[in-house]
Amino acid sequence: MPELPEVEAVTRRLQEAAGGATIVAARFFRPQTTHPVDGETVAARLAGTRLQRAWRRGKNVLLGLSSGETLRVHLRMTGNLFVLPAEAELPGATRALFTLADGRRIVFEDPRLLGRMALLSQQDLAALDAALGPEPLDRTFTAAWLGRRLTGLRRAVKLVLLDQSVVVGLGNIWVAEALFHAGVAPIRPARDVSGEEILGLHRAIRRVLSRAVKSAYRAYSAPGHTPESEGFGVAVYGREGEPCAQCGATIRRIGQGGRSSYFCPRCQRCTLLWRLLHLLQRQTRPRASGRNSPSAS
DNA sequence: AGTCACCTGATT
DNA sequence: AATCAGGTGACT
Repeated sequence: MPELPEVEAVTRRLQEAAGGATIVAARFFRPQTTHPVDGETVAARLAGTRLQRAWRRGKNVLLGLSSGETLRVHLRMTGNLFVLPAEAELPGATRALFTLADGRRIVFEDPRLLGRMALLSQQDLAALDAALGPEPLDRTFTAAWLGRRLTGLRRAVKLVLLDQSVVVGLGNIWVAEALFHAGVAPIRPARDVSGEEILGLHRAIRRVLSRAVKSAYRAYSAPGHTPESEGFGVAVYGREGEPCAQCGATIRRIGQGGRSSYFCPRCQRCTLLWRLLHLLQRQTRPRASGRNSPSAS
C-alpha cells in the first residue's frame, strides 16, 4: 500500500493502540521477512520487551523497545501493520505476529513478501537516519535544499524525487501528483528544472503529501470511505486515457525506470527534444530476453 | 547510472 | 499468457 501518508497512518494507529504495551511473544512465518537474520533470533529478542513508542522516518515504521533496540519495519509494496483483538481471525497473508500481554496481537500482513523487519541498534538507527533525506513536512525540507539536490543531474526529475536521500516519502503516486501540480513533466532532466519551478515543486510536494496524510488517517478513523471517495483523489496517477481535470487533454502514461509515469502533456510541458529523446531511448532498448548479454571487454 | 530481481495476485 | 502493482537493494 504505502507511501508516506499510509505509513504515517499505520504508525499513528499503532502508537495509539499499542504504545506502552508489552510484547510477550513473537513469531515470524517466512524467512525473507527478517533476512539475513532468522526469525527465531529476532523473536527471542522481541519477547518480553515493551513497545515504548511507534514513530515514522520516511517510509519506515520504527518501534522503540524497552531493550534499547528499535524494530524497523519496511512495508515495501503490500505490507500492513495493525493490532487485532484477542480472538480475531488472522489474515491469510500474515507474515509475523506479536502477541501482547493483554492477548491482542500485532499483525504484519504482506501478500507479496517484499516487506522487511530488522532490529536496529542505536548506531544502526543513526545510520538509517543519516542516509535518508529530510522529511517533506518538516522545516528541514527547503526549496534551497531541493534545488541543491537537483543541480547538475542529467537524470529525469521524477527519478531524482523518488530517491529517498533527496527527500523521503514520495512514491510513484504522489511524485506524479506533485509533478502535475507543479506543472513539471516527469522526464525533464533535473538540472533543467528552473528555480521558479523548484519553488513550485517544493510547495506541491508539501501540499500534496500533507493533504494525503490527513486523508489516509481519516480513512482509518472512518472505515468504509477511501481517500478517493471524497474528492481527495488523484489528478493523473492511474488515469491514462482520461481527460485532465485542469485542461481536458488526455493523460498519458510512459515507462520510466521500470515503472509507470502518468502526466498531462499540456499542463506539464516539456521541450519536444526531450520527449523525442525519451521515446527513442525506450524503443531502441531491446526487450529483456532472460539471460545476461555478454559484456564487451 | 540504469535495469532487474524480489514475490504474489489482480486484471487484461 | 502476459502485464501490471503505492519499493528498493543488488546487480550489470
